[in-house]
Amino acid sequence: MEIRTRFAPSPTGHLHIGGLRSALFSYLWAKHNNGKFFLRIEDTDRSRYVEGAVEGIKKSLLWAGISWDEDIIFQSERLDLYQKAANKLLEEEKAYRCFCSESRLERVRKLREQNKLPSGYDRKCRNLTKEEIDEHIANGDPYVIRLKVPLEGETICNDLLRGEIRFDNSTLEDIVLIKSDGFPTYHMAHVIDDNDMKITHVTRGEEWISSMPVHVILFNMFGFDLPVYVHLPVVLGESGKKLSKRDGASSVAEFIEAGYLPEAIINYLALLGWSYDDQTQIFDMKKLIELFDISKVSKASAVFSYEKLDWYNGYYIRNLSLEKFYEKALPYFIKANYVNESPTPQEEQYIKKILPQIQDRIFKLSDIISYCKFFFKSPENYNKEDFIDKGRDLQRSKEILEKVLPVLENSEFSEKDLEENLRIFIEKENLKVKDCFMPIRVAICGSRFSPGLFETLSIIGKDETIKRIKNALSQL
RNA sequence: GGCCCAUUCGUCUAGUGGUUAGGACACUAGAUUUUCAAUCUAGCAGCGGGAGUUCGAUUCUCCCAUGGGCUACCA
Repeated sequence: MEIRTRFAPSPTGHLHIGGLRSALFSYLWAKHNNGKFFLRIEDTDRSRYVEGAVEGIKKSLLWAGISWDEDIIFQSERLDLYQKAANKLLEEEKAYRCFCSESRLERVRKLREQNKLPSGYDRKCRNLTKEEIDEHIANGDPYVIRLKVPLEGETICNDLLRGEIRFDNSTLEDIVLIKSDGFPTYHMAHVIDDNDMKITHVTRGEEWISSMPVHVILFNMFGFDLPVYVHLPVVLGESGKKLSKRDGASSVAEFIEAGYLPEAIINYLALLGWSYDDQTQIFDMKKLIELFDISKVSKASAVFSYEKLDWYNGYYIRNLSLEKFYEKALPYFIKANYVNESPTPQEEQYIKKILPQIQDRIFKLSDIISYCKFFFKSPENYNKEDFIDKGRDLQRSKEILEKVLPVLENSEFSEKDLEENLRIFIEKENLKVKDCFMPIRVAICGSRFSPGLFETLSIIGKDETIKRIKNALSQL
């Protein structure tokens, strides 16, 4: 049997990183089995619809390397399908029209809450007479269609990860199938669509576990084969609540913007709630497809670790070829205004000299902006303390910088040449290496941290180096 | 309140009726070193609690605790 899975977001905003993980797991399971993966847009709540959300979701998925088979399905284009199915249930008396107003529903809810009864609808319309129904319809009263859930017995559900889950039917509700605007609710659309699309594995967030019994009841009423349900654990923030903006980036778009590589995100997400063995940490998409097993997904929700993601991202940045790194990094140089939209060949060469120096020092591409500043702009204000170390005060640093100037002026500024000259200087002056290099570093970079000194000086060049040291001297 | 789900180092996880409970991130120390990184080495750290089953439970059962979800004409 062909394995068919789907990702079914509602277009209410950006794709959440947890959503991407759900999509990934579904996608991997389908592809692992040479099956198909679909994208279905659950746009049945017109009030929450966000313009452009569908485009954003598509973009994020594609960026991550997740593509779908066949055309995207929009639920809003299939209303007749749901309506027909609902009418069938109506005819068979497995569902009923409910004419209760929203205000009455609210009153009922409040009352039941006060009396500490299980909340929910009181089933007022469940047993309306034919005459009453006809009268309401004749009056043009709006109505929803509700499911007549069995009042007794139990519904046994199965979740691939958790096994059997039993629900007492008396705790179930007559959920709404079709809203008064004619749109289906999630419950209805899920059953009709996943059956229609021949979905074999329904993957969704674990918040759906509680409504699984009514879904099972619906599948049975329609005589459809039950899919395998896989309720995926939630991605949490440090607080233990679902990951949100409060925790940091939470939408895929934000991660893209911050300069995370798709390889890192995919690798990290795959291992958030799933593992192949007790050793392997590095997986690319191909490997994941080969090895992924959905039955080994963890049951417990997982806390999202930005730190570990950063480690993965650093790892994948370090593994980039110069060409690839340049391609990915360029937008950040542009964004920081270090170069223009279309860099000259000279600028490209300059950036390509910088990149290897920062490659194992940054965690995300947006770090480029702050990390590379001194390659393009002379430090403006120095922090005098940066020139001071144990055994070397400001005055001493100044002396050393003054003395090293002629050495630099007579250097060719290749890395090799700089190193030779500076080492000779150190020996001649009987200096500690650090006491010579640190003041230069701070004068050039405006910071105590930088890439290798010779590499940095060589990239910046003689004129600029001299200029910056003189400028520093004038400020000290 | 009702119903449901979950629980191994700080975090993500592996694992078994008898293991020195394994790995990764983070952290600490060391090596390297011109700083910061990267890299390498070492170290720290865990089975939520209580009963029961058993010769023996982290592992099986029950109870509790804690965390989470649902309880909409939202998904």
